Amino acid sequence: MESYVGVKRKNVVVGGDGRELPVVAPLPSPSSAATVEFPAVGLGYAGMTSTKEAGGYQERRVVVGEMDFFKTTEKRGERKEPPPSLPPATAANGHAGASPDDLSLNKDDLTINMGLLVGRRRNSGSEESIVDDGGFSSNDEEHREDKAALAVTKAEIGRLSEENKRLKNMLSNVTTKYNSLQMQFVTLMQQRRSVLAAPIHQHELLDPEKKEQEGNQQHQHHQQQLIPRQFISLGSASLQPDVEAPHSGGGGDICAPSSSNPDTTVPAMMPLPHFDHHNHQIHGGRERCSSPAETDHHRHHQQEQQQQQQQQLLPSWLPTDKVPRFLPGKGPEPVPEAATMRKARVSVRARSDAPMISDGCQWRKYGQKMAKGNPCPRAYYRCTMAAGCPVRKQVQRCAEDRTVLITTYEGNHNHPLPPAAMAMASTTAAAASMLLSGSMPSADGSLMAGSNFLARAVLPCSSTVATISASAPFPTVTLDLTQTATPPASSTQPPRPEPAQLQAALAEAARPVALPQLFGQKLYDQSKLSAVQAVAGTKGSDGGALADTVNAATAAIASDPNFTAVLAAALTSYIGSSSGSGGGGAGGSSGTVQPLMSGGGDSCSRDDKIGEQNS
DNA sequence: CGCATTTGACCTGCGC
DNA sequence: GCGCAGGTCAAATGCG
Repeated sequence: MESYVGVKRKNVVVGGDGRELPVVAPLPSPSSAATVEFPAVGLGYAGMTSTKEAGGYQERRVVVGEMDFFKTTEKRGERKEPPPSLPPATAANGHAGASPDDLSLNKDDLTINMGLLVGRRRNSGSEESIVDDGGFSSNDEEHREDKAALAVTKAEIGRLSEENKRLKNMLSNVTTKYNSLQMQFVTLMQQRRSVLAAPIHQHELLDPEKKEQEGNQQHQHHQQQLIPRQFISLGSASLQPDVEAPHSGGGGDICAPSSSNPDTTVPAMMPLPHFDHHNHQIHGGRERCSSPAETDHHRHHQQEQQQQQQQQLLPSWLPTDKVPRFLPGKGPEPVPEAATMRKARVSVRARSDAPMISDGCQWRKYGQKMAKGNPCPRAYYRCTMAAGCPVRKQVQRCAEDRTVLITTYEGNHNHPLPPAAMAMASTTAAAASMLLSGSMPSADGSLMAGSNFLARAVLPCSSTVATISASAPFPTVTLDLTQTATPPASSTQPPRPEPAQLQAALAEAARPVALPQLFGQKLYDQSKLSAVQAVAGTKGSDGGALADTVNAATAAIASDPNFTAVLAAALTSYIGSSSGSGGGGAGGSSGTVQPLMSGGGDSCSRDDKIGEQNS
């Protein structure tokens, strides 16, 4: 933006003498913006601002120019009839000093016109009339030429502004669609990995299909496995095509192609968390993580269940009485996605004096309750950036350390988000996807059912602890930004890295919505989670085997791209908000988070998820 | 006057 | 069935 303004001013100033300016002026804006750290944002904001400023400036210039022009004409009219070289029509058109030929040139090629015009004028013998005017010098002629150039430049700027807007919209659309496709792809890749990790189960499970396709290529086989499940998982809505379309616009159904609503941008829409497959089985309305045997058993009946679900409009795992209350649109809005989406949460713990951390979204408080065991009330917020956005968040201070603010996000936005909010939205979406899409290895299914705490990973560079809690009914990823993780013994990293360093280190990983690298399975994990530590912190006393299981599960989780995305996105969001200016100021969330890299052992035990994980 | 917040009531799920 | 706790609603209230 700044650079653009600078360019503009420079161009305008240069335009005073008038030659290279007209064509050059508007063009640098996109290119310069493209060099900004956030291309899309920079482009958008720069475009808007520059357009505005350019417009204002142009107006000023044009007004002055017109005034000068008419004054010149008047002057000429008062003194004598217009010179023969300047037909009245030409003067009336506001292109003073331009012959009809020049006009045509103006329309065709401004730059050439300007140059030719100036050169010809200066060398032309037809300058007699102007010279005859006495007061009409070559300066006046140049002045008029400048005005003509300005007029054309204005038109050009206007055209480019329009084009800029159009491109911006296109970029937004493409980005959003790309994001949603990416997340779907991540889910698919995860499923594929899980399939590869447990080929026996899959083969048993998909035996009927396999028999039909035994001779086919293996990837086709996987597609047969994955694609149907993906469709199933993504949609409870997709089970009902007639309901899906209207929902795609407002219900956050990212899976639905935007073709049904081409105008609606769906940038921040993330894949909705989904149950039903893999290791998460729901019984009697409650989420449950079944053992592998149970999983196989249920998979055998998956198709039957799907058919039943189709008939029931709501998934079997979803208590029908629970749905309407949660969804904003109690009427025609289909509910399964939002209802299942509600299951997954991302909790961020950070130190903040403000009542709410700044995450770039607009929130409206709709309730407050005193939670048990915590003298601090818990506030309930819902996203108000778009009508019907299902995202909720809870804000509560830690009971034992009032300076720790626990923010729990739930759901996925169904509307475009400001950049400052993208990270958090991506976090919730990725976390939800990770938790619910079956990235958990099946081996830990039983563990998840019986353990409150599943896994804990540490980002040593940031002293951030990410906890995955699969406890029912809300699988939760907790990003504890208040804890000091024990750094690896060999770690040479400074204990308190600068936020900028963290930002840089996470810049690549913090692209959960634009993560082509993540799809390269070799790239996503180790480089970012250089030392992911699996901590077998369980409530139970059956340490050995259970701990091994937890370690294995944690390793699998930590190598999950979604997990990486969750950590990176949340950290990026956190760092961005903690750095002060990043918050964007959207909404009432003006809190500043204090980056806390110290205070080991200040983790307050909580009543929900990670209370006793630090074993 | 419109919007956001507050706050008590209500609903729901779950454990006993 | 009852009580508790979490979550949500909606009228009342405050504020710009």
